[in-house]
Amino acid sequence: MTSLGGASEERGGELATASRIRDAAIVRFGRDGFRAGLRTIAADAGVTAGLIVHHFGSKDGLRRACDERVLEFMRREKKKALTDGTGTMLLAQMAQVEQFAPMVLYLLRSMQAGGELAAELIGHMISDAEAYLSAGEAAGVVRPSRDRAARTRYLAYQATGSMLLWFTLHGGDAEPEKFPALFRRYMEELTLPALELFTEGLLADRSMLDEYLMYVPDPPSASPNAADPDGTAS
Amino acid sequence: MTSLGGASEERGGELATASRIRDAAIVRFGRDGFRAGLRTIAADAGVTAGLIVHHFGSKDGLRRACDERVLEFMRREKKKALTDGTGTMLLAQMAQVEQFAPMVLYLLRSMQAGGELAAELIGHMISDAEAYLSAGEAAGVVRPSRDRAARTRYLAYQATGSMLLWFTLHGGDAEPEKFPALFRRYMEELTLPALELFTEGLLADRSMLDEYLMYVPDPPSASPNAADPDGTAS
DNA sequence: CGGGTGATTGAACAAGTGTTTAATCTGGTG
DNA sequence: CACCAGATTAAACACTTGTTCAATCACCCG
Repeated sequence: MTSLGGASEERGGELATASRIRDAAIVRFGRDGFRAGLRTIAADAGVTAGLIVHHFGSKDGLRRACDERVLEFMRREKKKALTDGTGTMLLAQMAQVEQFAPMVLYLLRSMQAGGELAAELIGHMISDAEAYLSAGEAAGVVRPSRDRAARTRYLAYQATGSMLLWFTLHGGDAEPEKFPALFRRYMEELTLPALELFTEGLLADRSMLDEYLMYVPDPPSASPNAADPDGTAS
Repeated sequence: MTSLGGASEERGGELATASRIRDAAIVRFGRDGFRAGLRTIAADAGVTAGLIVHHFGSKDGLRRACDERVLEFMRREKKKALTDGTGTMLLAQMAQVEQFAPMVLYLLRSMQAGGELAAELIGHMISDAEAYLSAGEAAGVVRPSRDRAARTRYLAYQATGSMLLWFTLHGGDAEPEKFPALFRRYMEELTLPALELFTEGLLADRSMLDEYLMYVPDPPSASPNAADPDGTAS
């Protein structure tokens, strides 16, 4: 089994049991979703169900540990590849490395299920896009928007959501070996239409936009709000 | 409880039991997801769990019946509003009608879970977009693409996926009363950035697109394939 | 009215779930 | 060595799940 461990968690060449359980859980949750049973995970890790709750308190505790691990991993990996690309690109790169594929799969399952990790992740995506778009705007390669925050959220939701849906439909089996290839294919299918849309747009004239701007003339209204993942209160 | 029944399924003013069960299941599945138990649905419909399997054979049979019902409903409703708008717009309209909101919620749950209905639905979305884009192209309001099929799929996945993700994060509670308002807010947040992107694009110059076209010079390659929901074999 | 057919129920079943508990094993410390 | 704390296990527990079964109920046809 691939070791998802970073450092300071192994002892004498073999991982500490708790970490081994957690990593097995990430793999199994990624493959089967969160309805996977404790006994299955225990068998994967070569232990008993009781031991899992001994170490993590409950199944939810185990899930929290997985969340934290994946999140920490995301942060670490983001620093390494901060220079290039949006969040989707980052995920795509990571999914190529076979060792990291389980993490990405786990992330997809989390967004499929909703919850805190998902909210935090979309928050990351949005702030990544924010930085990326701002830099591009300053450099003159990205056109300014009438409502920058809204556009940022829009783009982040589009990119993340379409990826999630695509994998929900095409990767339902979710064998982790095929996963890197799937991800590559998704990116290949995506690139041309995305680039086309981003450079040339879709509509031939401005009438629709102008009509809307006439009808609703308050784009960048209120809104600095930090409670929600994307700054939009309910 | 609101009656989701069309016609020819009621008898003497009250719905036939099987239909009542099915409709209750649609509401409950939409609210709680497919992990909802048979007994809960039975209680909602005022019957016993055993009766459900007596009528539908199994829980999966019940789900199939719900799928079929929602699909038939979609087809019927699509004919009525064929003139205007893409698939997302259609869903938005339907979600406004309180009577139809449970159906839309059920659809979202289906796409969240994957499976046949989800595949068929994204197929609808794609063929809708195909018709809509072709008409627009012929009328000169939509720019042509280097790979029309790919762009169609791309746009359908973007629209559907971002909607799905948005509701997964913001509508996790999923109280069906608040649902129409949620949907309206989603559309409001979406409209300006979408129109902007569609008419003006995102990038200021063509360099990225041209570089890509230089690097990969075979856009509309093979591909008529009907096995997959979106014409892309695995 | 008699009888049969389908609707409907309540209870039981078997399998699965997360969790608890008591016992055992193991390793380090006094 | 004695001893204790933590790791680990196997079994049991309480609960939910989908499904089955036998019995009852209601109604229509002859």
